[in-house]
Amino acid sequence: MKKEKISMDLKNSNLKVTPQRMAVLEALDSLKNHPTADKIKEYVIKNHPNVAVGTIYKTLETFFEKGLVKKVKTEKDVMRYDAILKKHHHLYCEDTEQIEDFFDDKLTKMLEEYFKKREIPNFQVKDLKLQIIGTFINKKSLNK
Amino acid sequence: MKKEKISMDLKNSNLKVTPQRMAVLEALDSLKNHPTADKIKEYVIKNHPNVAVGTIYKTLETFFEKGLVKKVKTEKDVMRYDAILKKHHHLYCEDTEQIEDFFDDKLTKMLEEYFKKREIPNFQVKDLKLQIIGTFINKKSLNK
DNA sequence: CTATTAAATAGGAATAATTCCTAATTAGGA
DNA sequence: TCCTAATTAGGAATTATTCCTATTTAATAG
Ligand SMILES: [Mn+2]
Ligand SMILES: [Mn+2]
Ligand SMILES: [Zn+2]
Ligand SMILES: [Zn+2]
Repeated sequence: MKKEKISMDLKNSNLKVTPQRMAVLEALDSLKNHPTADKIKEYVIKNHPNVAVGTIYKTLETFFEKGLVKKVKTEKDVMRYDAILKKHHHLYCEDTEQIEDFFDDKLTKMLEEYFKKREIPNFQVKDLKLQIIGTFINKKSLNK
Repeated sequence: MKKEKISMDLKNSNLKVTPQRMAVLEALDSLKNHPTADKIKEYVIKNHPNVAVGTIYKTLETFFEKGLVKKVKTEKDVMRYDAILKKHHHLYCEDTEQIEDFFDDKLTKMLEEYFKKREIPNFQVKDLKLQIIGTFINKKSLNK
């Protein structure tokens, strides 16, 4: 069962296991597409109607510090979170808010190799993420 | 003189040439490091003390629509702008807010080639930007 | 030049996202 | 079971941004 794993994640990060934190982790686990705090709040409140909004924000920030979630860089005034810790890149839709995961080990490796050789003066590279910007072509909307 | 070029930029975009717009373009031109709207406001107000804040935001959004500025993706709740239209990537400092430009045509070309071959189902790639995440090593702070 | 008018702006209120504050609760160890 | 530091609820406050509308203005035509 999943709850065991979740509470392990918390213990491993030296965080007390609380219902609020479990609820946020559950939300992160089931919400796809890089949810906002607001989406996470909605999900959490379905099962735990009296979790405070501030708690959700604080929890997300705590998780971020511990590396249990990542923040997804966007050009919008609203934060989005990513529970997928495996290295990956992102497809950004120019027309909608949609952000999709893009896994490509070959690409990741290519980039890493490139920066192994190519030193950047005064900068130590720790991570490389590609923003793949464009538009989704959902077959249906192709009939203009 | 520079003003000529700036007002040309505006005319070419079918935008009326106003002092406010000139001022924002001047600010963008001289502020480095991907300024926030707030930094731009400060700069503008030095020379034109009664430009309204809303005007600056609206102007920036207009410029964005016309492609005169770009928005820089960050994981902060504050927008940052980029007046450099030439294709480039960004160095993000993990510890500070610093974002530096990274020009590397070889890298850019490598990425473009890669995605020329590698089709992504249901997605049309229009732009590729690399987030190079790490820390700046300013020689001075190396003496711990 | 002057008149016309659609577009742009000032100034301030409103909204949205996030953070802060503090008294009450609670998880986890002794 | 008790203790205590950590966490939370609830709401106020803050920050960044957007919206509103009366007034001003840039551009164009006469
Ligand atoms: Mn905000
Ligand atoms: Mn905001
Ligand atoms: Zn992702
Ligand atoms: Zn840049």
